Parts: sequence; structure tokens; C-alpha cells
Amino acid sequence: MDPKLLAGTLDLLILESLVEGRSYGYAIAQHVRRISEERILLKEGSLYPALHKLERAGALKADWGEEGGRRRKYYRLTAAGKKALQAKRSMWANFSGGMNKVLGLES
Amino acid sequence: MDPKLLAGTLDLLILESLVEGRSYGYAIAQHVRRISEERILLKEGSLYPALHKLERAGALKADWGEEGGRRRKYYRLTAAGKKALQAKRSMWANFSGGMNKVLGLES
DNA sequence: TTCCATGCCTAGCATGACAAGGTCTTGAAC
DNA sequence: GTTCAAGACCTTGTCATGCTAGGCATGGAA
Repeated sequence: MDPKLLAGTLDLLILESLVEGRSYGYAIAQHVRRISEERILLKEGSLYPALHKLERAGALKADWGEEGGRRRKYYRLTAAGKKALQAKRSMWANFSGGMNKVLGLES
Repeated sequence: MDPKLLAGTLDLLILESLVEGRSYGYAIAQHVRRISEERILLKEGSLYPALHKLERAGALKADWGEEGGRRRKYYRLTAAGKKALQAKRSMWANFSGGMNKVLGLES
């Protein structure tokens, strides 16, 4: 997969992964990988900085937890995060719709 | 539109625009704009460098023409360009399919 | 004559994903 | 007992790439 395709959609994937409840970095990557059927693989070097950026931006709130001796940083969507998710969803729909029109893949 | 969404798809849009015959920069931008229903706008600052890059890479061949006192640089796909187009089309299908699965937009 | 559309170009900037490195724990395999 | 994979987090620096902002030139309409 061309890494550059991910540009602009990484945030969307993260936000979407948190819509059903809190989760943590490693699990988010696994989730996206599984649901996308191995098509989209989030690398740690992109994922963690993106999570930090979203937290700084106020879209996510984080708190540390522990499960079986494993430190995990749990993230959840804030109100602003939910709003950002909706905006990014519609941006994606708009853009991918345009792409598909140009490619002749849908009417 | 988030500029970053375009990353990785700009080449695809250009190659696709040339599949039905030769064209030139300005017309390619108009074509994408029209077919995508204003959703995707190629800026000159990205378009021309991308055309030059594709030409250097051997995906396009260019020659100058004139029409009513207007200098135009016509581009056409090479065999390598057609191959690259197919590869990028399937990359896009794969990636956008994965995105839509994660977003719950298609089965 | 002014202004827009047409048509091309480039230098430099900002962004953002990634590679590659690091640290620590648990549990299974050997 | 040790090794090794998987889980879990992090950061520095690099590189690719789209865009901003500038430039130049022509034709035709207002």
C-alpha cells in the first residue's frame, strides 16, 4: 500500500476506532487491520504521534490503565472529537466520491 | 478539501485523465474538476511538478503544440504509464475499500 | 485599456507518515 | 533457565509531496 494514501485519513481511522468506546494504541491498530481485512496497517511510528496530536488538539482524552501487568494508555473521544469525526467522515465521502467519478467506478 | 487527501492519488488522477488520449496541464485540471463535480481541484503548483515527475519517470511523453496562438504541452501515456495506471487504480480500490469497511460504508 | 481566462513554470515552505531505534512485561517454547 | 514472540509504549530524524506565492505570456471581451 502506498503510504501516502494514508495521509489525511489517519486521524479519521483513529477517531472512528474510538466511536464505540475507549481503546488504546495497540488495539486501535489491530482493530483497523482486522476490519479493513489487512488492507490498512497503521504503523507505530505514525499512530502514536497522531494520538498525541489528537490529544493535544482536544479531540481525545487519555488516561493510563493496567491490565495483567500491561500498561495501557486508554483514549476516548471528547465532544470536539465527535464533531471532528463527523467532519472528516464527510470529507472522505466527498473526496472518495470524486475519485470514483473520475475513475468511472460509480455514478 | 483537506489537501493531504490528495496525497498518493494525484498521479492516479493525471494518468486516468490521459487514458482516452493526449491532453495538457490546464485541460487535465479542468477535466478532473468537472468530472469530480468540483470535488477535486488540482492546483497548478502541484499539477505541473507532478507532470514533470511522471515524464521523468517515463510514464508520460510530452510534446509542444500550438492552438490559436496558445502554447500547450501535450502529454500522452506511455506503455509504462498504462501499467502504472493499472497498479495505482488497484491500489486505490484496495485502500478505499478498506477505508469504507472501517467506516461501515460498504460490505 | 483593463481584466479575465488560458497556459506554462519554479523556489521554498509546511506537513505528515515512516524507518529505526529504544524500553519494559508476560508467557510459551526450548 | 533462557530465549523469543507478542503486547505495549515512545521519540528522533528523514523524506516525499502538495501548496503558496510568485513570475511570464497571449487572446479576447468589456
